[in-house]
Amino acid sequence: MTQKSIRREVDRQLEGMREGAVELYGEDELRQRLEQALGESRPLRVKLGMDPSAPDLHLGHTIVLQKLRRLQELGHQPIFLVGDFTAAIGDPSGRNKTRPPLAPEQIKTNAATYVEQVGCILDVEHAEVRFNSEWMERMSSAEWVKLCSSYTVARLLERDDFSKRYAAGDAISVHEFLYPFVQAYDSVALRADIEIGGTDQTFNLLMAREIQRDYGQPPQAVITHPLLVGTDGHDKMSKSLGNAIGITDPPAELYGQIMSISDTLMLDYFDLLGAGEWTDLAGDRARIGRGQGDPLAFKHELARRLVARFQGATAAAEAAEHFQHVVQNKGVPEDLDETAVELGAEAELGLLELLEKLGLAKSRGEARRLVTQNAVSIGGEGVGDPTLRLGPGSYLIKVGKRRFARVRLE
RNA sequence: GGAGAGGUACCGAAGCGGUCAAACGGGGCAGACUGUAAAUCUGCUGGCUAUGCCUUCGGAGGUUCGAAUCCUCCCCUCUCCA
Repeated sequence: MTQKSIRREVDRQLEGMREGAVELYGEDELRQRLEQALGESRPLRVKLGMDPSAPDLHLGHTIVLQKLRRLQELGHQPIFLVGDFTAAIGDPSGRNKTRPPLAPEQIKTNAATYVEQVGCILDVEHAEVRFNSEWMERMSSAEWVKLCSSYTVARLLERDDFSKRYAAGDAISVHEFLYPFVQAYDSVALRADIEIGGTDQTFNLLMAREIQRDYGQPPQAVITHPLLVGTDGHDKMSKSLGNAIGITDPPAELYGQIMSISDTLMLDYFDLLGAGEWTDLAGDRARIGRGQGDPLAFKHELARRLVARFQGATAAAEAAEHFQHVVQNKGVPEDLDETAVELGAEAELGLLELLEKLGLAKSRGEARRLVTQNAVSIGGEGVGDPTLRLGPGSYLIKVGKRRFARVRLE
């Protein structure tokens, strides 16, 4: 490559790296490093770390994963780092309280599903998948002390979440201070050239630059991305806040969840999850942003494409059909399996007990509440009597708008 | 080490000897309205073999006919001082 074509390629790459990003830190150094790497036909090492703090990935995770894939497509070496060690500390980022520690087995099983699920976005065959316990578990106390000596308490307290908690008089455990050190050291261990993450990670990501310098490495460039807001419409998507949409949820569920977000949120989701890729929808998006167009149709399209992205076109088509049939036309799902329930000597079963047995209610108290509030129907007939008892036979039970069960009592 | 303030249901927060399964707000669920939107309004929101019973107000004991409320010890958090 000539000097000139390298320059052009560097510009093209930087543009790709900035796509969808909020901020790119260390751009000048990155430019130099890119030039050099391209000259030597050597890929840059791009780190993305995630703590296996929940069993499933959600839509929010996919923003940075897509970005990692994008960088992979630009010819760089993606490194997916599973923070199995950091998960045991608990990332204090954006938190207003200490995270409860995770059991080691839980971390292990979560890590396994993460790697598997990442595979539906990233080409994991050609990615480097690492676990930070690999180096953290071997770190000696002396090394720990050395690592911690390279940053000051005052600077840690500059962090918004820490300073807020400190000012509010809330507890901050010392181990929470350790978290950014480990994340930073990961970059040293992996010799990262670039690290990507959400804006909530800004502090951790930038701290890595300083730690890398301390360890005699050139500091990584940092690319931050917007956070996806959860289904509640205001907090960032997170499993522990209960506002997450999991990418491995059953397709109908995934589709339904996307359909029930607000219109405002829908635009947000489109911008963050699809804008770069689904340019054919840009016109529709703009119209809806101006209060024109058909938001429902657009949402259907968004839901369909997202389900297709994670679970394939067939699943997406089925989910769309299911939604139309069951939800929009208030139909009954066709693929409903019949559960057989044995009647005892009594030859009948209380409705409340049945609802609980079928998992349609968490307790009988909840079942009672649902029945008295007219949320339950049997074979299309509303029932309001919590003392109802059912004899042998087949029943189609519906609870709320979307929960169904077909039972045979025998 | 010293002084003080606290720990209440999913979360925040009242209650400070009986009428407390515990006000109020948020969240959640359901109903109405809709585009299964959003917003709004209404109801419910510990469990059960259910006009009663069981478990719950940091933990363990104790006082009392009776405790979330009083006493003792313990654990945890915060603030100020050293």
